[in-house]
Amino acid sequence: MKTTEPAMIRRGIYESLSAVANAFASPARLKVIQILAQSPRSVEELAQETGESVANVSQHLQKLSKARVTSCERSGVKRIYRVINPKVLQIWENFQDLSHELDPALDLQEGLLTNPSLHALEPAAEIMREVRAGKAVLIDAREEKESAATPVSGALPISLTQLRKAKNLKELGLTRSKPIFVLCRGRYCSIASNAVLALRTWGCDVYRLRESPFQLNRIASGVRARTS
Amino acid sequence: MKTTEPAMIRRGIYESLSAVANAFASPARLKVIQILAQSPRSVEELAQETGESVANVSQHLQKLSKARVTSCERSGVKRIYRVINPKVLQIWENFQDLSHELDPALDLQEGLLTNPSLHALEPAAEIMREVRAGKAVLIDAREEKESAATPVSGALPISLTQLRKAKNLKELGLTRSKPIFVLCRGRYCSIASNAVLALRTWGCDVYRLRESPFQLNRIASGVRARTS
DNA sequence: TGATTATTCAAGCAAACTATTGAATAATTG
DNA sequence: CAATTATTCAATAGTTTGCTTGAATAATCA
Repeated sequence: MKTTEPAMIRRGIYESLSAVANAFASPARLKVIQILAQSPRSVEELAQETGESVANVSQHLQKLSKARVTSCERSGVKRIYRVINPKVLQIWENFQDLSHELDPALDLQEGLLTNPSLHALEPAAEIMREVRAGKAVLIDAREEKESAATPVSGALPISLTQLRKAKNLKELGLTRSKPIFVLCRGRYCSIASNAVLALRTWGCDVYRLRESPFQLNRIASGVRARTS
Repeated sequence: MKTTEPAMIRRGIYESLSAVANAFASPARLKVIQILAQSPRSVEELAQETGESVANVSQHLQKLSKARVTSCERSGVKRIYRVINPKVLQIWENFQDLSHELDPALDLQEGLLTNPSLHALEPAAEIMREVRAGKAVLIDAREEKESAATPVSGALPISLTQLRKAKNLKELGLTRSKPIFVLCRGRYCSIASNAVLALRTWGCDVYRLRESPFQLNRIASGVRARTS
């Protein structure tokens, strides 16, 4: 059994491949990936947001980093983890898609979180086109750290916190004259839904998008390419 | 802690998502998926081709089927497993791509199996266009069962076995007048490389493709769409 | 019906994974 | 330098996997 035998080489290949898949095969790690897809974080921040212990998150991060799914850089006492490779985000989206197709229960669970009646009916590409043409307004309701780290082209960064603090629309630089769309982290995030509810109390014509910032940018660049 | 609490719902979602990822997180299961991507098989055939025991393969298949990645149908005493959902194949390809980007060692291992000097230099889309225009010939060198189950548009099904049995080119309906390209299961398969070597002994101008049948069909349909 | 074939089931064991705990490390601050 | 902060490390317990073995099942055929 030499290492140069085809069967042996193939064994090694399939082991490497499954090692990468393994990085995605834990709820805790997926939560971490989803958060890092928005903006880099320290271990402690990730622990807080995922609800896992610091040591546990640290261990998962080491697994992710070993698979090169995340990278890490020092910043004083802290270590900032991030997802560098866009293909990782792509796979993460693909996975969500596939999972929803394979397991119908996921759609129901998603519905419980985000209130589908608030979803925009037009396809995201159409909305991005309208936004680009100035016929609609797109709001990024994530916290500033995230909207700054992974901005969506054409979106105004107005966090849910800001929306709730504001006394009126004018204060936020918004008007009732155009339809408004709101984005957040993606399909399992309820920030945009809450933002829609907040804006509707002011009589806005407003809906949420389910697409993630990553997806929206891809869609937007497609729109741009087609238009140019 | 009610099930209706957002945190609880989210927990359930991430568990379902990781369960799907888990289906891909084992070398044995990936081998099975790769084979089923070519054509349906019985448990015994899969065991033989993967080099795993029948009971072991059966157990992996049950895991895959539980995740709805594979489906199963009776045929006499046998049970025929298959991959029905094209998204599964898409993810499998994406995974290979990502893994190669994350782990450079994979490229080297792939090279050991397939002899990169035999690879076609033009992009597959260009080759598919030439084939479609009748300026080049594309051969599917997989065994008949596979080329019949997942045919590649425009490809002639001439298995490596047939190629090796033949006494001359004419017998196979081939000529030296056009460049020849050979496809097989994909990047970790050496059938096409062996076919290239066989055809070169007859003086053919022949190269292999690394893309899988699934990828090639996607590329071909893109080519067709653009041309029409 | 009984024998054959293909597959699953059930039990068992070693290895790997997850999350916990408390100690160790390493950069920063007073 | 000592204290603080952020993270990792090491040891551990409880689960879950992966694979093996041998028996059980279920469809087919003589």
